[in-house]
Amino acid sequence: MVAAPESKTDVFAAIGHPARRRMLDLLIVSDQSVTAIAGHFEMSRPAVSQHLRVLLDAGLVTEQRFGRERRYHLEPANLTLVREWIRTYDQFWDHHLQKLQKHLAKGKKK
Amino acid sequence: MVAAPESKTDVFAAIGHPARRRMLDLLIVSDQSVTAIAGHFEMSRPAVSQHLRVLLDAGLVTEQRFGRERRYHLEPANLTLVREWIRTYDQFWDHHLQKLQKHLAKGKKK
DNA sequence: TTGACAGGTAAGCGACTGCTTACGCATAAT
DNA sequence: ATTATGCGTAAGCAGTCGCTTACCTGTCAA
Repeated sequence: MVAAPESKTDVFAAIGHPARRRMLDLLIVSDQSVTAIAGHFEMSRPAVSQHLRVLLDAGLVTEQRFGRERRYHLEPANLTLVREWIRTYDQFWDHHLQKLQKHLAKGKKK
Repeated sequence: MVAAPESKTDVFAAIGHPARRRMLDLLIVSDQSVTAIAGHFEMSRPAVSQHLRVLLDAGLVTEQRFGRERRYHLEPANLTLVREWIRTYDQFWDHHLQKLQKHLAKGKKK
């Protein structure tokens, strides 16, 4: 598998903070500079920087320098880990529904 | 806003801890008592209890009493929040792939 | 050059996490 | 009625998180 070497931080932990999720959401629309991102939040710009660092360490974003700006870019590939983990539960859910259905089909018993 | 009333804790934060994810994974197989779950971990049983509490507050598990036991049961419905959040990124990913494909198609002479 | 702007990093601090041990309270077994 | 078992809760504590302010470097503009 693709054991991403850039994942110094747990992806699950990275998306555990609502502010970081919102940052990712912002980056869906377009790449954005730090100050642009910070414009959407109440917290200070350094705080935003620190959150972006976490996302960077988790491999969820990349940064690219443009002059004195740094554009942050969404890198959703590493979300695959989460996707796959969730998928396990889809199967459980389906299985559960199947059992329920069988149970209902059978049952007039009480 | 739309949040289920049993969600006192952020589901994303709840699955942010690896131990809690492993607990959910265990519960896929079957409902289990606290001591049974604790058997799979190095930490103390109260620590496990506390993790289970977080999962309970997030609505990811339910508990059912059997005599002096408490069986914890997986409740994957609340994972839907995560699933849906992730799905947004699937679309972004698809879009990204489409662009990549076009790009590759152009350079296909070789 | 001087200044303004973009943004990372350090230091400090209160709040929260995650763990432990000690305890309490049911329920089951004897 | 004791004793043992299952498990939650309280208290305490070290470590981490999330935020702030202060500072620093690097780039653009005049």
